[in-house]
Amino acid sequence: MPEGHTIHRLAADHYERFGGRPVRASSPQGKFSDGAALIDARPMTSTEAHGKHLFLGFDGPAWIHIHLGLFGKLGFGTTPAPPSTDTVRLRLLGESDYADLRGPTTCALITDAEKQAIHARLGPDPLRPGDDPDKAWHRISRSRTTIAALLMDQKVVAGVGNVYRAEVLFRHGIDPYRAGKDVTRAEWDAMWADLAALMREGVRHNRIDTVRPEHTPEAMNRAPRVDDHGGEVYVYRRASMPCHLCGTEIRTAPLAARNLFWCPTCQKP
DNA sequence: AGCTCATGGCGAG
DNA sequence: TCGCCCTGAGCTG
Repeated sequence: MPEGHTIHRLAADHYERFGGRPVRASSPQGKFSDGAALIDARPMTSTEAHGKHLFLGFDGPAWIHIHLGLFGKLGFGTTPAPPSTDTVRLRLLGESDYADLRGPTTCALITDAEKQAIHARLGPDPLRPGDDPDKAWHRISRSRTTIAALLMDQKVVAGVGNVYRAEVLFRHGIDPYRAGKDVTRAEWDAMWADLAALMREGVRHNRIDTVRPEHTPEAMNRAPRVDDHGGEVYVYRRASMPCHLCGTEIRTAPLAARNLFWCPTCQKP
């Protein structure tokens, strides 16, 4: 269950395990048999992430385009690989490592032109060096849509998901229902810089931690978070629990089919 | 065994 | 805005 940091990490992990060498490809589940057959035994030449999209590049040239969606998972292991189960969409096998892909929204073989078209419809990604926050600002600053919805729109910003959107809005004291056009330039610049820093830490540790050092469980003498997403956060999935800063109960409400979390005191309209 | 929920996104209406 | 697609864990009986 990934946000952009997971995908950038996966791009690096794939290159580390398979890069520059021939890879065996198969689709035990069968839904990607044709694509796997075309890639099989070719060298992996590069890997790349843009937002939540993963691209594995092969000699040919050709790309495997992967989007994990809400349920997709990639798992690595060392050879010998165990017999694959019937939910494995794609298995990559190298000399010493294998990778199993399950449950993705997308796993398809695409051309370089098709890859370019995907980049073109995605917004700037805080984790891609050189990506331009002004492109996002152009959309945000003229939109009546809430900032919470805009942050989830991959055409506006690529890679932010439900956890980072809730947490970055909290860290900047911004009410999630504020219209994009009412966000100031300074606020957006600060949020972009913060997202880049938080997501880089996310890549490094392979989990989402957003709590500042002075607010950690150790610093504040409270119990550490125990939750299946793993990280220390201010508001995500903390509905009805006290805000770490002011004690107000964290609120939750559906927004664009996802659960939004915020502190009504720290995030004033 | 069946339900609900989860860090997403698409197309129909 | 809704329904649908993908999987698995953690409940409930």
